[in-house]
Amino acid sequence: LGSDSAVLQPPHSTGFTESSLALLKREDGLEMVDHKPCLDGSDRGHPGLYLSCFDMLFTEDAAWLVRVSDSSTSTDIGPRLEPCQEPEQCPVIDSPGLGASPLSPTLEEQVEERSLEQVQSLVVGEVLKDIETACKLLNITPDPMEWNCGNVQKWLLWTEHLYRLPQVGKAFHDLDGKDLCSMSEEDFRQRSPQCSETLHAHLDIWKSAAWMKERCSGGETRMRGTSQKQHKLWSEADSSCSGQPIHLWQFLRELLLKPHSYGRCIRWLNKEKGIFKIEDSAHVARLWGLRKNRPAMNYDKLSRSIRQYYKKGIIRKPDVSQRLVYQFVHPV
DNA sequence: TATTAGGATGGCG
DNA sequence: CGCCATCCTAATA
Repeated sequence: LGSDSAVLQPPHSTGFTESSLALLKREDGLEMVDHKPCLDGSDRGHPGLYLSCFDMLFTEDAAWLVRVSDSSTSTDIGPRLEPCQEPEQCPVIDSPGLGASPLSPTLEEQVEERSLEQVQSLVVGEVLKDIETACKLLNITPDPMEWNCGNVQKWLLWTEHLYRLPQVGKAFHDLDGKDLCSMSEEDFRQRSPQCSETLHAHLDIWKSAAWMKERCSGGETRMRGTSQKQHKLWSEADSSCSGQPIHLWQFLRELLLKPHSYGRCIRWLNKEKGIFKIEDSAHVARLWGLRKNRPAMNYDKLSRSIRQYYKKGIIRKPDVSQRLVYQFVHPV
């Protein structure tokens, strides 16, 4: 990935606050750190790393991110000859039975997985800080669901200022936080054609932040006394929060939350209804085995565990049953 | 041939 | 005991 400038200059907005951008601009340094643990001597670039970092912040609705990634890595969007640049996304080595080769990428995957999480937690920490700053400044809570109409207006004003958007507050004057959160991007578009994308994406960041914060503080009180460390909060909120072993359904949610990294092997068919499709069963199983330290994991066994969820009411088959398609009973 | 459904069993925290 | 991981049979696409 030679032309990183495209990543730093989204088409129509800066996309992030100064501090977030500053972090982005340090990407050379991060690259070095990132490759340090890579012992196999392969020095190839790492397309998608920085974009992947934001998968947990942006949903697939954040079109500009996707667009940037497509244009900057235009060589590998062809579905046919996708070069094996990111082993975790390479489906070629998925011979389930007697493959002799899949051993080498496994270690690499773990290393990349880990360094990716490190970068993620860094970025996420910055974003969290920005949100906290904004909350203090505006005297609002971080959770958009708790906002009243006045809070919504303040947030809009702040966001307009941040992204240098035209003032569109009037179009949202009758909405409180709950209303705002329930709006799709299309709803946003109806009220503000020019700013819908940015507003919706930015609100998504806040929603994600509130969601993760709630999950962490609600689940475990151990960390409460030392509430000073945010990166801990975020980097572990989605996976190993509260030290409990991760559940399969949580793991699947994690993958679905990072479409840029895992969209090729698992993706939402209908996010609102919680319907998702496993596009590459062997790949997902391999990732699950990686996480649980079960090298012999395969889709046969993974799917058996998913089926255990039927009785528990966590995951079910959608009304129109399709192969490799499941549905969360309780969508977020 | 891959996927699906679900029974049986055993390991582990 | 809950949550898989593993193995297995039978049915289905």
